Amino acid sequence: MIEKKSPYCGCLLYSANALSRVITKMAEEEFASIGVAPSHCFLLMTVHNQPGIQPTEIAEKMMLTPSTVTRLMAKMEAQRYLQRISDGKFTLVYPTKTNEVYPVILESWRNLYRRYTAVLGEEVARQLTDGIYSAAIKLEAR
Amino acid sequence: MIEKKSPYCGCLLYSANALSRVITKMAEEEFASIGVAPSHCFLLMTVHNQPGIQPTEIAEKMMLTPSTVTRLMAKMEAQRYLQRISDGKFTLVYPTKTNEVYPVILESWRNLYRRYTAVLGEEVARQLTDGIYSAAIKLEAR
DNA sequence: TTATTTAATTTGTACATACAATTGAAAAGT
DNA sequence: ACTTTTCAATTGTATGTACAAATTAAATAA
Repeated sequence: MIEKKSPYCGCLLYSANALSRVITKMAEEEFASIGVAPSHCFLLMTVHNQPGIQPTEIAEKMMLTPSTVTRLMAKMEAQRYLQRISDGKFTLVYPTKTNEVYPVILESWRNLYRRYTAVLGEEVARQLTDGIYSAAIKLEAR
Repeated sequence: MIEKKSPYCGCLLYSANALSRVITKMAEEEFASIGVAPSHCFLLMTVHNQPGIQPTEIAEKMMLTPSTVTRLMAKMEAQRYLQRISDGKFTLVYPTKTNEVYPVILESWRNLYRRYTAVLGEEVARQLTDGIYSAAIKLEAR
């Protein structure tokens, strides 16, 4: 069977972007029941696991810029999922009603994992994820 | 040496998005000299290699939605890099001044490749790219 | 102690991307 | 021949993300 391949499939930029879009779409479907987008769920998990965490640290953990974290937080605060408390030049972030949603987020997250491992195979998925992550870390350090 | 790992690094969604952002940033730096963003460069290459191609096929090759392709084309048409010609319900896309930029695009693209293979190692990069691409294809087919 | 520098956070703005709805044209059914 | 269905492309709108600039507060230097 001949696979029709993209002319760009040898390019890491192209492939990484393609995978990112596909997996993000799957995640959106999975997290849709909660009514919270995947990135916001990562934020909620982060804050839930470390109440009082500061935006800079959230940004590091999520590998996003602080400004992006500010936008994500603003949205979740508007929906009463968390609260920001000013402390001098710092901001402390606390979860509010995450006890309700947290289990649902975990469940959706597990479902997502099951879905892609069902397609890719658990071991393959694990190794791929690992390879992707370590590449991201290495390339980020430039 | 202890690696500080993200709590989410076992998640394909998280890792794929992180890599996508990092490699996209590198690409933007590399393509900055041309003044054309990476996605637009893929578009120009696609049209250059297949003059008269239609948006739907471009979308397939680039793994993007047709609406996104319309936006990308509009921008490049405004900058006189290509031209759209209506043909019934179809649209035919032709390159205009790509002869000038095409070699520069190829050069930037090669530079990008060199940069990330220098960090990751050529063989590792190749296998990673391959794994990512085939995962994207499999997951897209759902 | 006051002035300067550094650092955390937020805001203004812009961009790539997608979905849903729309337009317009070809194809198929009657 | 006319109607209905399908399909390509585009437009309106929304979202996640980032950069540069602005703000505010802490830390350091004078």
